[in-house]
This record gives sequence, C-alpha cells and structure tokens, in this order.
Amino acid sequence: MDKTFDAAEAEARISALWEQAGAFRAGANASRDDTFCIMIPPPNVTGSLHMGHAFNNTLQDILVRWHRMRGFDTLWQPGQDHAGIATQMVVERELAREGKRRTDFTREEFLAKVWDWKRQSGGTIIGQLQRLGASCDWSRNAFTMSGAPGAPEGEDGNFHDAVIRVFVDMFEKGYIYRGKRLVNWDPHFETAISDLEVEQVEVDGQMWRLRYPLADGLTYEHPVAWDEDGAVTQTETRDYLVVATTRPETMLGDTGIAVHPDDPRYRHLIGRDALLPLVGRRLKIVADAYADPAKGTGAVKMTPAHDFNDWEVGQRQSLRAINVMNRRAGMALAGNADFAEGCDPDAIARLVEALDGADRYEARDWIVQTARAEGWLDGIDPDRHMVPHGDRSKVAIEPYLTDQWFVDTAKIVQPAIDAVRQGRTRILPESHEKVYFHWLENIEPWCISRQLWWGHQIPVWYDADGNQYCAPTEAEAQAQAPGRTLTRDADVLDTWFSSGLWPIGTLGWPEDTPELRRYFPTDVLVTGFDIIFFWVARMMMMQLAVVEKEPFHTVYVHALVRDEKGKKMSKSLGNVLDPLDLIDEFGADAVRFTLASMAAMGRDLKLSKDRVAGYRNFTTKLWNATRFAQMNGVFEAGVPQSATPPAAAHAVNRWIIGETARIRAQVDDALAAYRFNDAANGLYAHVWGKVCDWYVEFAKPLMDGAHAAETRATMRWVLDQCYVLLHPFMPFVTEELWSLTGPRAKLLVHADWPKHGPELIDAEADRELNWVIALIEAIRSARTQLRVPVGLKLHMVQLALDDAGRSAWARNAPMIRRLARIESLSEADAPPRGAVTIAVEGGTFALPLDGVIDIAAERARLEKTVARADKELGALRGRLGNAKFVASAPEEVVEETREKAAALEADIEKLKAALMRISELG
RNA sequence: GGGCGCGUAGCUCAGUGGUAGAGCACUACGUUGACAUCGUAGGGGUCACAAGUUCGAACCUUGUCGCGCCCA
Repeated sequence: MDKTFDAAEAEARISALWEQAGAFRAGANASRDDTFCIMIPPPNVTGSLHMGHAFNNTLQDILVRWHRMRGFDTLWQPGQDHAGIATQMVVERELAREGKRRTDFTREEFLAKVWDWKRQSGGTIIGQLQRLGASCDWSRNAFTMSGAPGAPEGEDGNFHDAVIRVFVDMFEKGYIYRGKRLVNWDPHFETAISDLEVEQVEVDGQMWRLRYPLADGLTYEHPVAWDEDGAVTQTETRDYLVVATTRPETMLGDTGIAVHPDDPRYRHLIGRDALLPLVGRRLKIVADAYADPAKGTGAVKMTPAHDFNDWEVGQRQSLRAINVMNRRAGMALAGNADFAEGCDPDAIARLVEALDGADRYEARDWIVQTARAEGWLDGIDPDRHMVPHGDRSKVAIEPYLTDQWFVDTAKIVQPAIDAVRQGRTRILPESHEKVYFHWLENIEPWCISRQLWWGHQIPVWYDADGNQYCAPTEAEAQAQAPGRTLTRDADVLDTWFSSGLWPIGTLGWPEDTPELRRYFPTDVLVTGFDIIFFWVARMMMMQLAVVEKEPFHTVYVHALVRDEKGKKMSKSLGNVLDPLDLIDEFGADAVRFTLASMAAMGRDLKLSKDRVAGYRNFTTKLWNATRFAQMNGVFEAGVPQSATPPAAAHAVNRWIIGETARIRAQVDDALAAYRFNDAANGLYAHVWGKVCDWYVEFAKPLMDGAHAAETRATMRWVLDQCYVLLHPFMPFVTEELWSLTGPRAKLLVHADWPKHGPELIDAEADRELNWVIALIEAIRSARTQLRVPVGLKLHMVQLALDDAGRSAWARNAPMIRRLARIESLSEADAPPRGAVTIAVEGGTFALPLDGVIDIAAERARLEKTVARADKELGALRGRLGNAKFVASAPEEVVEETREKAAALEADIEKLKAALMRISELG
C-alpha cells in the first residue's frame, strides 16, 4: 500500500466498478420487503453542481447507502427538470451569438434546437453528481420533458403524459381555470411568472408628486400650518389633488383616485371627479380604506391594470382597468380604444405621437418633463422602496393584465395542510412547519401558464367562439367539438407544475407500473428550504389531488450553503468554493464528510477549506491504520474474516469490540434522527480517537505472544466495521480499503450493515482500559510538564494500588510501559526522595526523578493540579451542602455528585501529600 | 411592519436543565514497529447583555443590543 489514498485515481475507477455491478439499481442488495425511496430534487437541466447540490445530495446518499446496506429495497430516483425559462434563456443566448433570435425560427425548429442543446449539455450535472458518489439508479434517470411531442429518440419516457393527464384531470375537477387577472409579467422573457419567481429588490428611487386638477370647479382645504399639538391652524384652498407615485408612466392608465372614507379633507369630494393631466380622462374619487390619510396627501391615484393593490381597490370600487403597456413594457397607446375612451382626441394623438412604443423608463422621463413644463409637477422626493424583479431576467416586473391559466389552489390546499397537521408527513426541523402552514393558509391562485415555447403545451383547444376543450390529445378535443375548427392554446405550463408531479411521474404514472406500486409513496424528501413553496408544498397538493396520497412521510429541510456567489465565503477565504475544485483537491470523501459533519439541523454552513483538508487527513488516517494492519499480517489468509467479532480474551480486544458496538448504535440512532453531524462526528472520534490513537497502539505489543492471533482477528474485524460504518459517508476510500484487505463476497456498497448491540460491551474491559488510558495520560502529562526528555525511559514505583488496579497493571503492563515509556516497576511504601507523584483511581505511583527534575517545576505542577481540583471540589461540596439540591435533584445526579466529590477528595489527598514531600526538599 | 433564526475558544461550529466541547489555528517537544495529510503535552471561553424561573441555566421565560434570512 502507498502511504496515502490517491483519491483522484481511485474515484473514477470505483465509480465505474459500481456502475458495472449495477450496484445502485432499484432493489440492489435488497434482503427484506421494506422499501426505501428518495426522489432527488431534480436539478435544472441547465445546472452545474454547486455547494448546495453537493450538500443536498451528500445527505441523500448517506441515507440511501445506509438503507441499501441494511437490506432495504432501495431506490434513489434521479433526474432533471426542464427549467422552462432558464433553458430557453440559455438557448436564446446561444442563438444571439449567431445574431439570431428565437422568433427567426418556427416553434418546432426552436424546440429542436433546445433538444439539441439538452443532448449536448444537459448531462453535465449527472457526471458531477457521480463524481460526488451519488448512488442514484442512473438507469432510471428521468426528465420532466421526456415523451413530449418533438422529443428525440432516447427521451421517450412518459413524463409528458403524466403532466397532460394531471392537467386534464384537474381541469375536469374544476381545479384549473382560465381568467383575466393581473399577473407578474416579465417584460424581458415576455411571459407571466408566479409570485415565487419574483424577488423584491430595494432600490433608491423617487416619489413624484403630481397635481391632478379637480373637475367641475371643486376645491378643498389643504392644511399648511399646525400648532404644537398638531392641530391645523391654517389651510389653503386648492383646486387640485396631489397624488404621489414612484411610477409616473402608469398614470396613463389611471381610472380613479382613492381617499379614506373618514378623511375630513376629502369627504365632500367622494363621488366627484378629478381630471387626468395629459389626456383629460375623468377620474372618479372613491372612498376606500386602502388610502392612508397619514401617507402623502392621503389621495392615491388608482391604476388597476398596472398595480396589484389598485386592482383590488378597482374591483371593490368598480373602476375601469386600462392597460397602457405592451408585452415588452413599452407604452401601447396607438389604437388602444380603452385608453382613448372618454379622452380628448387631440391629447390622445399627441401622446401616441410622443410615447407609443416607448420604453417604460423613457415614458417616465417624458411624463415628468412634461409635468414640469406644464406646471403640474408638485415636487420630487427621494424614496427608497421595493421593486419586484424577475428572478431569472433581473428586470423589473410589470403587473400586467392578461388571460392566464390558474390552479385554484384554495380547492386543493386543505389535504396538504392536514397531512402535516395530522402528522402523516413530518417536516424537519419542525420550525419549518410554521412556514409551510403560513404559506398554504394564505395561498394565492397559482398562475401556471407561461408564454414560452420550451415546456408542456397546455392541452386546451379553442373554437372560433372561444369555447375551451381540454383533452389529452387534439383528436379527443376535436371529438368534444364536432365540426368546429380548433386552435390550441399556445402557452406552456410552469415548470413547477411538472416537477410538482415528480414523485409519481418518475415512477411511470399514469400507468400502473410495478415501480409505482412498490415505491410510492416514497419515504424521505431531502431539500433546501428555498423551495418549500416552489416544490414541496406543490408536490403535497398535487399528489394529494391526483392520487390522494402524501408523496413522502418525512421532509428533511436542510440549511443552505449560503452565498453561492461567495460573498460571505470571500470574507474568510477570498473565493467561492466550487465543490468540484474541492473534490479535485481533497477527494470526494473529504468533501462529503465535511458537509455531513456540518449538517446540524437548521443551521447554515459556511465551508472552510481547512476543514475539508482536515477530513482529507482523516481518510489518510484510516488508510494508514489499514496499512499498519497489513504490514502486521492482519489480512493474511489465516486470520479469520467475519462479520461477527472474534471471541477475544484480552481486555484490549474486548474493549475495542465494545467500542465498535457503541459507535454502531450511535450512528444508527443519529441517522434515524437525521442528525448527520452527530453520526459523522461520532465516527470521526471513534476511528481516530479510539481505534487509531489507542487500539492500534495497544495492539503493537500484542502482535507477538499469546494474544497475537486474537488481536489480528480483532483488528481485522474492527477495521472492517470502520469501513462499513463509514461507507455511507466516505464511499470511495472505504470501498478501496475493502477490496485491498482480502477477498470479499460482495462490494462494500452491498456489505451487510451490522446489527450488533450492547451484548458486545464488556463493562469490565471498559473500566480497565479507561484506567489504563488515564494512567498513561497522567504519566505523559507529568513527564512533559517536568521536561523529562521524551526518549528517556523511567523507572516507576507503585506506592499503593487496589486489587482492580493491580490486575489491570498485570494484564496491560506492556502497553503502559511502551506508551508511557516506563522501563520497570517496583513497589514501595513511601516514595523515594524527589519523586513525582502520579495519582490514579485506586492508587498512587511515583516517578523517582531526583536530580533529573526541577523541584520547583514539580511543585508548581502539583499546586496547579490541586488548585484545579480544589475549585471543582468546592463547587461539588457547595451543591451537596445545599439541602434543597439533595432533596430535589434526581437521585442519580446526587449520587454521581457524591462519587465525584469522593474521588476528588482522594486525589487531592494524594496530591497534597506529594506536595508536602516536595516542599520538604526545596 | 410580520415571521423565523443566530450571537459559545483566534476561526468555523457542536452542545434542548447537572456546571462547556470538536476541528482548524496557536505554543513546546518529537524520526517511539501505520500515518509529518503524523505523534505527545499544553495555552485559550464571566457561552452577546440584563432581569426572572429553578437546588442548579449556554440551554427555559421576558427584555435589550447586534447580525442574518424569509414574507409583506
């Protein structure tokens, strides 16, 4: 064996080995009826692996490998999401390089280009997940557009069928409708997007105050001076209202002005009119509590077609909604009958001339300048406010009035709420349940139509009268409309509509496949909280609406590796951490182990490269423990290799066997509770802190002599257990070590997970080895502090020792002597002159160092130790002296405290005696 | 404005009532039958602050300060 594990060389080879063996196939290694199924959160087909993916998939892989090794019939279903906008964007960008636009092609031609792109670049993330070691059943890789019309060969799954079936099903149940509503319109992609795809961005903008004249000679009194108590002392008469807006360009669509019904300034104006500057449209002044008298002038202009709040007010107050924009957020004025209605034709002509087709921001400038020139600009205030932006396009979203398809979420939300409320699906950590409930209980209709080409085209046809025919195929739609000419709705469905069906769609639904019967409902969903609404809640609603079952019993919501762009990371590290770079540098095992060890529930993780390096060192440590074993004949043919531990006689061997049983239970408990960090950290402490630091050292002197055979057998078993238990976390190095350490019936990926329990723990061996370790540590500590040369072997005197100590010494003397560098031991009643005292449970030893040690240093050492012990004893006695403590604390706590105090007292006594002696010397 | 969360060693973080831990970093020493990607020993924290509950609080309650995220 080399001195280190060559991850770069081994990982590809081992990946290929697993793949060849079909090790990840659904049901591989199954030895029982229980199934375990995880659906991968499908990454975008445009995506490449970032830290969030690495984290998410590491956790899934740990669960999957753990279950597979335990014999569950396991399926980890992989796949990608077609990512409508993102993918169309990527392909359009490529076309733009050739100076072409999407609209230069027919829809079919364009879609063929998207499929081409998908074939060439869409598999990137699969290869990256494989580098991470993700043990998905890649033979079942799914895609949310598979089977769509125009899909090339090799994309012939039936996901499209599932999506269309669900749409038709939900349409027929009345869960889906088409309606004219305000939607979030992305003027860059020229499509509607859902609320969730909108980001609020705070921008420094301005608030423009505009004067709208009152019609018919109306006036009102506007306060201009106040007294100390805020009462108005002076007013001025105005024949105009001042309204404030951050978006002057929308004023062309104004159809009213809202004032608060109780606002005394305006009460007499309610029901009367103001006049819209520029065009002279009469604006009804309406009373609506939406207008806040304390904000601005208390009069708010209403633009129902271009603002969500105004739309609500408009609905209540029967205001017209006039759309003055086109799909690109330019002004749409020419031939706009709604806009022209009731306005002065000359004014309309002027505006068409000046603004028709102008971009919204140009229109804003023109309107502000004109207002200033014409004297109705009242003023400008700087204003910091939130502006909605498209999460993909990064341009400001327009509330836009169009016909769109909606899921009437109110009708399907309740079962999704009940499922979690009643515990059929559990969300971990629980704090996220609140978020889930809050969103679902306040759910808005879900806009599912997108004005894109890449996606599942809506299965609805219209006749000349606009009647809707919803059916899975054109023929079936036609059958509903005999003799009529039908045209299909051009829009496609929101990508999340299809990924909402991921659990059933990937398993073959609507067909009744064996996989669907076997693996659905699935078990656990592992995902980041950023898509609880996008995906988790919608999957819950849709699965319940379609197949009336919860798609999974547990949702494990992990924290985010924040700042993908590295803002926070750059502070400490100076750059972004790319998981693939990290894998190149440290190996996939180290990256995975790092992520697992930091996966404390509900807390973000900030990765540091040092930490990854530390876990790379951990793989080396395990590697070298194996290397030691190999050099000492542990893997020779004569040494039994077994899943059950050898019947060992020596306490050292019995002890480490018990420790192994402990860590196995600890790992299982931690994983069952999704405490990945506890499992990983426990394994780290076991392998490094127990096996390498102590057991391997203890074993060295045992490699010859009476216990040689059982020690080799024990070490073989203990290391095997390390490989098995670590495998879900570090699959590559463990698989490699498994193959290097003897002929094996199966790959490690399919090795049996141990079931051993507390019966392997030998309490006596445990006590004995803990005593031995404490003694060695005490001697080492004393030696270092007294600057005894490391290489110097010392004689030691046993002053007093109880029976347990004596037999522990007898059995473990070679280990103690070796690790503490003790040459010989003699007994005496009193310590020799100038000796250093070593106090352990049940006894005292002395190291005669007259002439070798610094008396003052030893006195300082003892004083420090005594002071520390005294302080602790004081605290313990304080507690024991408190009658209330003894009365109210649990008995075992009191008893434990008493024992601790007694042990400390004994220690202190010994140390003080030693201190007396040393003081006499100097 | 509402909600959630965080503030523990120099750094990154564990720790859900019994008196504080890990890794890294740091200091000293070190070629002891695998490992310097290592070993041994060590230094370092009034657990943000304040009040309360309790025999006992990093942990529970309330408030304050600071920070982050989500939603309006």
